[in-house]
Amino acid sequence: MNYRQFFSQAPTADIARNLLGHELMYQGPQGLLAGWIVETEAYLGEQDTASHAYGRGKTAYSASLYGEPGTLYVYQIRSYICLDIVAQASGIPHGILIRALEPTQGVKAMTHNRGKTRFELSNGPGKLMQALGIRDRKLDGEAMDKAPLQVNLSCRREPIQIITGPRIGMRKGAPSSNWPLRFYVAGNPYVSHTRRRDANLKNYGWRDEQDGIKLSSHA
DNA sequence: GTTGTGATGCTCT
DNA sequence: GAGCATCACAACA
Repeated sequence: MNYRQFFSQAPTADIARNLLGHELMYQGPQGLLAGWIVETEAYLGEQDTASHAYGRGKTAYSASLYGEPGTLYVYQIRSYICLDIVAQASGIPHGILIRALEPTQGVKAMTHNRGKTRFELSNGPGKLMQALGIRDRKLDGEAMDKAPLQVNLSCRREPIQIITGPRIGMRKGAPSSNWPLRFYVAGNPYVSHTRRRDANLKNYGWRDEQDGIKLSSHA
């Protein structure tokens, strides 16, 4: 399964859901930084009032959202950088926002980059990019199979339960603000807006026994 | 623990 | 010049 297939052979919401439990890996100046994807959101193009494609169509800024499936769409909101992966065929501006990671490799570097510890490392879209040390849009428009930032599709941790809910942070009252397009691993403490008592500190929401900040796979 | 608000940088009209 | 797919903190209960 290559990226082009993975990001185009199912409805965008299903792809976003399937991304949970895969590992995001960034080969940067600080070495390999990586983490399990524990939270995603789907954005459904020009019909979706929350999408960057809504209302304006294609602009210079959002051009890469219209690219091939598996293209990186890196954008800025306020003073933070966020990461989308483009889904569906070229010309269809669907995207999947990576909202949170459970760090596996390079925790020390992430702690340094963020100036925070534990669950504050990567429990939000702006935070996780800061943790990885990405502070500009240089990766925008790159194909993931050639970029230093990739999702490892060859292995996956299995969430015990996946919660579906409305997306975070959009204008209330907008028609699409209630669409159930946010997906996250139930009980994982790195999911944004998680309350302490909802976190499952025993298994972090994964079916296997592996502990939170431990080494990743055998890949 | 929960809610509100101000800082922030860049794009598009 | 408005408006954001955010974050961190302060204030309150």
